[in-house]
Amino acid sequence: MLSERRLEVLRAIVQDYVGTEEPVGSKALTERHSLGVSPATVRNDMAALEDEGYIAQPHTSAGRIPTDKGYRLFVDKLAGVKPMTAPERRAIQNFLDGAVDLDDVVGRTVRLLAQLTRQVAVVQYPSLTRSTVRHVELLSLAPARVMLVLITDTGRVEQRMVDCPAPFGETSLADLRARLNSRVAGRRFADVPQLVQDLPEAFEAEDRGTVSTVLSTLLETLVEETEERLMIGGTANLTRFGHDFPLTIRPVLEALEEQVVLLKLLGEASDSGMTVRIGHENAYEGLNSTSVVSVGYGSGGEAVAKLGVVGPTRMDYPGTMGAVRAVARYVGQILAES
Amino acid sequence: MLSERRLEVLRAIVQDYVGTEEPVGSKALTERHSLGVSPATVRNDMAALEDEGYIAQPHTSAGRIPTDKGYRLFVDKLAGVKPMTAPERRAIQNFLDGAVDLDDVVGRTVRLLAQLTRQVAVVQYPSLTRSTVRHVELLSLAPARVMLVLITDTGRVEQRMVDCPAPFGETSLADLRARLNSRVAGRRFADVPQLVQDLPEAFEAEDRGTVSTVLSTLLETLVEETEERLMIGGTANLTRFGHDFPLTIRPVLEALEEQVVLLKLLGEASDSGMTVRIGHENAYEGLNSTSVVSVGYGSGGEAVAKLGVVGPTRMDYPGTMGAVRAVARYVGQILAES
DNA sequence: GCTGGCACTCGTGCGCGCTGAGTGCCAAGC
DNA sequence: GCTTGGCACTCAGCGCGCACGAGTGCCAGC
Repeated sequence: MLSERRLEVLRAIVQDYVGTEEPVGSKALTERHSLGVSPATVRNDMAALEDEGYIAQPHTSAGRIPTDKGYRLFVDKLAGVKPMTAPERRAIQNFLDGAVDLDDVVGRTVRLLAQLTRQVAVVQYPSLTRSTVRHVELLSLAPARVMLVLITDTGRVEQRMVDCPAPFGETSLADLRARLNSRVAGRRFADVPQLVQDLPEAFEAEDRGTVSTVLSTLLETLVEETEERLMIGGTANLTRFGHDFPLTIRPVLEALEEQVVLLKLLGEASDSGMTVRIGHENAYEGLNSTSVVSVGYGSGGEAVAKLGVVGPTRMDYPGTMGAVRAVARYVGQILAES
Repeated sequence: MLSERRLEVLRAIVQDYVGTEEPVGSKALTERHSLGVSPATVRNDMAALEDEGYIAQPHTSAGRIPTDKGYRLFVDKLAGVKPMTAPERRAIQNFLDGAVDLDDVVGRTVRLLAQLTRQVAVVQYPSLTRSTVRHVELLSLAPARVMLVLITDTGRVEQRMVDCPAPFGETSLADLRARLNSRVAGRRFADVPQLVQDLPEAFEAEDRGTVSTVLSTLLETLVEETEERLMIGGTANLTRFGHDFPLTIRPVLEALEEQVVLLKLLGEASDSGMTVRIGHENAYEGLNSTSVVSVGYGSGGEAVAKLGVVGPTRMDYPGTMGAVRAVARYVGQILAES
């Protein structure tokens, strides 16, 4: 186990390195933090920390920088979450309050998060899986063509075209619309398949084919759209990275374009609390020199989707975590209201 | 007026510079192109081209690089549009054919364009302004709450909540729905305001307030959504720029995040033909070292939106223009079919 | 166990000279 | 009059050597 002072040294190293972006040496450390010991002592502690793998030297005779393991310890034991100040909280609320629809909420959230953390922000659209159906609408566009519109309680709207095997009259359509809504309105997505299972039986033989087609399109929509969308922003902040950056920034931009990668990334994070993935803890190789801070958010108490930021491992963890948590909280509120 | 050969020299300079990314000198030019004259002659021509402002030297005793004006001349007079090969055309069609809805079409288009040109792709969603109404749907969510869903011929769906001044019965709602659709279905957006103007008069006094509210929300949607959305992709290609790049890439990423800037950019371009904006011709400062190649696309013969790519001024104009044109053509087809 | 001292390492910055691609100009040739 | 070969000149880039200094590990003494 590391002594109290060594932990303190680690904390000081992380803080200084995050601030200066330069390897930090023993002398500089004692000057900037009142550790109460001499540089020589700090050197010994540093040697110990290095043996344990918490810090490393880029080359002999340079200062130390934290390793992923070092950041891990820092985040777990040494750093709290820095709460937002009152004016910051007000600003967040003001900024989010003007949103008119779901797209707007997500868009504003991304911009806000990117601005607050000065990093790349990722916001997942509220998931359909955990949502409930508000309404299903069927529109006849042509005798054998129906448009299916699904409206969720999170304000999301999905539409699909259905080509019917046989012409489908307006009355049958109205009938189906009414029956469908009475069964699924207010219900969770997961429950829908069961609830509509026997619906074709209530119809005339000639209409059953069409009803089945419509229903299977509906179920498809539910499944397909579980494959969720997300929005990213603040990519310009990547330029603040190192000065080495073609190599650093490239794979990150590539990862950000692959929604699949990002969704997987968010998916792996814990559903409830805040998750911090540091450097190599990220499964995707391109993100091995970045950290991802994410948290679930949702209307009501329950998380329906996640949001977070992607930044260099050398980031201000307490501040970033504070911002992420605060934004998630307010977005949840906004969604609950609408 | 420049002599034939000088134009040829300019063309050679542009081609070589685009290929090598290095200033091109007189000797190298004569070696790589059979101009039929000696380096000394080329030097004289280069001096003339420089006097006219078509090329410049980064520093004394270096080769020449084209200026914005040089690229302009190249694009206008010297370069054609390089048509796609048959396999490329097939690949484009295959790639776009699998799309299931509008989002998917736009998403695929962006990825395709980014891949083909190896640059940043920008695709505007088909505009509502020039579209026609396919259907308007009204759903009663609560006694005094109506959801308005607007479906366009381009497959776009917009929804708005309407808080009614008074409770609104199902029969009135059905009535309004029917009247509304019979008037506006198939009509152009621009014509809608006139067409619904006198609609409240057809209703009982108690419902008129609500009808007016619904109608004004509809009109708002038409106007608001003229403010269009777009999708971008291929930002990772920015890393292929120069080696100087923090300075180059930063403002470009910032510009790409500002949808307003991009929309303005596309908006300035010609509605019909292909537009190429080179370097400083772009009004937005951050894009002064990039060129934008854009073109309108649409279902039917008519352009309803634009798409294009953003890349370094030093780009392969004929190839890029060919790819942009081909993609626009196929997207138009896809939209027309759906 | 902490501290000051000391020798050592090594990345960084600076100055220097060389090299070579490229230029402008000029006088001669077609 | 345009084209050409020749020639002197320029200058970015590269490699080299050197001094500087921040930082380290180790050790003897408190």
